[in-house]
Amino acid sequence: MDKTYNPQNIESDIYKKWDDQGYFKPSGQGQSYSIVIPPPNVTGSLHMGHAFQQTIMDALIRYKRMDGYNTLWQVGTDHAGIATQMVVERQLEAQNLSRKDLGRDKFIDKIWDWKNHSGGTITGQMRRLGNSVDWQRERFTMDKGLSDAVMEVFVTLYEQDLIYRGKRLVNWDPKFHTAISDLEVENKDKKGHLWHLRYPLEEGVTTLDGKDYIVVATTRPETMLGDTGIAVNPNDERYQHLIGKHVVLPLVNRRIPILADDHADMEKGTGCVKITPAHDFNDYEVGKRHQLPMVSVLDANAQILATAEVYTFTGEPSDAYSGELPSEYAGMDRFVARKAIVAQFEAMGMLDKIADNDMTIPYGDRSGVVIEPMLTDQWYVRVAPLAEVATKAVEDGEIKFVPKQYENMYFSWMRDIQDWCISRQLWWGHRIPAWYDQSGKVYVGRDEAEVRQKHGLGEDVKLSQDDDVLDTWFSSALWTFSTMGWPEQTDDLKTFHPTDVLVTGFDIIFFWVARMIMMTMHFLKDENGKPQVPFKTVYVTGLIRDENGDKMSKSKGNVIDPLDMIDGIDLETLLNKRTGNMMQPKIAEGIKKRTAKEFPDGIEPHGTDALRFTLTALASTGRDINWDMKRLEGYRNFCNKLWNASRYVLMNTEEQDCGLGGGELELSLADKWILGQFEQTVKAFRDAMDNYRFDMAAQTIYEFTWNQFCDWYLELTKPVLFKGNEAQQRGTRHTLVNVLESLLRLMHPLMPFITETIWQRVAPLKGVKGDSIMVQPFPQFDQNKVDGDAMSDLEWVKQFILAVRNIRGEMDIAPSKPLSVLLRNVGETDLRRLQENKTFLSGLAKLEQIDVLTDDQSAPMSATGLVGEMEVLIPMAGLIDKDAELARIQKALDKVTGDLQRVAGKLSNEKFVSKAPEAVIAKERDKQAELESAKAKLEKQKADIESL
RNA sequence: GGAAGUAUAGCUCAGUUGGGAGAGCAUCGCCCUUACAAGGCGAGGGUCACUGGUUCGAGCCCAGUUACUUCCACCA
Repeated sequence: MDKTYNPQNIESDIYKKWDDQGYFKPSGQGQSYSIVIPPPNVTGSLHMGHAFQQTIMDALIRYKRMDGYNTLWQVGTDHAGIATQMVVERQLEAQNLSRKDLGRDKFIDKIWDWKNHSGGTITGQMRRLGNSVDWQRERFTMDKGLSDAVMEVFVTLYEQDLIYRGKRLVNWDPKFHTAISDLEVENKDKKGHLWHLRYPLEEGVTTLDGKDYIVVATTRPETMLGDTGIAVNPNDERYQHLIGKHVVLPLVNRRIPILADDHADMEKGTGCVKITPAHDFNDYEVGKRHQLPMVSVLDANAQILATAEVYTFTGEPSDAYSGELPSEYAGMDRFVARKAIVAQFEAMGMLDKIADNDMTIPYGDRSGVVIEPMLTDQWYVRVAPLAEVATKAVEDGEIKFVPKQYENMYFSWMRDIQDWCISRQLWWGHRIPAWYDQSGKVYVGRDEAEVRQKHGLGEDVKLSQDDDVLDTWFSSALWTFSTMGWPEQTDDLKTFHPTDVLVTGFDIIFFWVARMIMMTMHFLKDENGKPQVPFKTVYVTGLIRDENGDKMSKSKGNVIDPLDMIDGIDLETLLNKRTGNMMQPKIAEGIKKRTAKEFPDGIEPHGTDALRFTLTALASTGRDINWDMKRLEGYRNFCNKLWNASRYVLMNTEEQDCGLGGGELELSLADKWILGQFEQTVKAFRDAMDNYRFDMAAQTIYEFTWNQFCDWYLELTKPVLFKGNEAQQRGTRHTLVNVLESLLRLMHPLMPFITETIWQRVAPLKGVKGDSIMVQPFPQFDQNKVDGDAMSDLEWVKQFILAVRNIRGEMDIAPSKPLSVLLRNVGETDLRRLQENKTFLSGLAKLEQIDVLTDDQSAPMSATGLVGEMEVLIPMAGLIDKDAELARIQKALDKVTGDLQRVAGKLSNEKFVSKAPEAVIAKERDKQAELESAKAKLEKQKADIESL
């Protein structure tokens, strides 16, 4: 083995071997355990968040697989409608082409090309992370099977009247020319203005103060072209007499009513609100209440129409108004029109005033442009009935969220859930299975033939399919069961559904988790006809942020590619990667600066195992993670530590008698101790994993490996291996191999590559046959292997050694300098432990002589340490400075005195003694006795030295 | 406006029925001791955000305050 851990050398071939051997497939044996991966965007690449979640999933799956479960980790990718279409459109743009130039079919072909070309990126990354997913079951949301499932669900919901089509006000994205759901809208706080506009009253009507106009306040003057009413509060005395009267809408000369509605707030603006049902969600509701016509004045680009479209309040075309608009605004962008219209009002002397206004503006989360409420025909899922069942499942504990507080978030959203707009005016996605005849009548079916047959439509009836596609999340909502072959009743569904745990980020609880629960429970039933949940537990991870706690994003240039953590990257390549496609050179410059400052020498390779271990160790519940390179380095060092510890074990065991041949085995105290320690580690690790406390699982392993196994046990084996007799050596070699082999199995779920590599060499020494660690049994806790006496005896040995080391350290005595020690106040147990462990003591504390003082023997002037009641004396002559030792004693004395004061204070408090539990009081008494004894000894030592 | 989360060592964070304030990194001292300098040994460092309450006892429970973060809603 190399002297230094070198991850590149070991990771490359291992994954392929595992996959080739079929170890990732379900074993077909044992209780089933399944996880579906949240499907990443097929054309995307993995970021740290993916690596984080997938590491957790893989750790769980490997743990359960080794523990005898029939495990399935279902893998696949998502077609990610908008995101993917956007990328390909941008490529076309570079060639001065638009998707319309290509036409629908050709454009979709192009996307498939791109998918086939770039689709391997993400799966390649997943392989590098060591994910033990079953690649043979890999699915894509637009596969035939999954598309059939989508179709089936759509048609069924339509037949159940849970899907409907209607002209509603939707969030329109003027850049992508599509409707988006409420969830895809991102609200941002902006400074804006409130324009006060004068609307003339109809003839013969005046305000209370005699004006022939009223003033409305609006943040969106350009939509006034679509006003169909003015609302005032029914209790507003200023305007009572105007209710039922009309104003004449400036610029378009439309006569529109003044009406009473609670929506109008007397405190806000002027108390008069213009109502534009076709371009504002509140106004839409007001319009419906008062049956106002809706006048749509914007086109798909959010530019002013030449002629407005007029609808009744139910969305039917209407001739209530002419639709005629001032020609000068036609084709004008909404924001340009805003200025123009304000200017026009001003010119007419009808602009009352402009006030500053803090407001929240809706943006498309993908496009980044301001969303426009628009009247369009869209498809909706009526979610209320589905939500009811889905809410109950969480209330009843059928589905548990970890951490639990996310259940509140889920409930609050589900409680007033809005119908889900599922149609998108995109080309990339599942086309809506609806056809229209020439009169516009809609028919829904699995395909055109079915529609014709079902509705008796002959060949003479021309049908055209709906142009729209479904929201990406519609197909992802079916993921747990569509990937397992539904609507067929497959064995996989029987075996692996419901899945056990879903590992995902809180940001998609509404987008995905909630909708999965709704859809799955509606379509899947268990053998008793009871709705089946998609998963029993939702483990919600935090977000991985950059070192400053900022969200990682391409535009900020702080994204970290997990592969760069694994393989390393030089600065120049990293800079190019982060700024490669930047449009704005200014931003790129800033990113370059920050990146160069953060990684002046690029990034060193750390290996997959170090990355995985870091992510695991950081996975404490309900908290975002600020990425810290230092942590990664630390855990890379941990890998190196394990590597070198293993080298030590192999050096001392390979080609030597480890007891396989059956010779006599004598276990040392250290052997017994480490075996017991290991058992306790197994218990702690399993508990942590079973409770999704991955941070604690990692911590447990780290602590055992470094602080127990390496720092103590390996050192304790040296005296035996170098000086022990044959049976002792055999016993220790046996234990070394035994513990290391078991430890590797324990660590494997977190660090698959390094453990496999080392295991291949260690397993034969233990007589274990098997091709791979990943299909070996997972360690089980066995209380019988914990030897209580050995644990306390070795604790004494450690205390002894620490006492000597402390004096060495504080007195700057070189570790290489052999020392003689005297022991005073040696009890019976001390004496036994001393006799049994002299080699350990002299070996680890580097002692050349240990003598026990009898009561009548006096000691030379010494530095002293305490091991319980026993005193360890190191004669000072020629070694130790008097003042230094006095200072050291004083420090110890101060600490003991302080502790003692606290304990004594407690015990002298009558209330404590009378009210605290017996056990607590006893513990304090013991502590007091110990401290008093220690204090007395320290004081005597101090006096002795002072008297010198 | 409603709700949730967070606040502990210089930094990043653990601390699960209330009874010893901890880890890693960083810092300081000594050491190339035959697994490991990506190391070993030793040491220093905290008014647990603030105020009050419950309790014999509070980092932990309760009430309030402040700061930061997030989600939802509203915004003429």
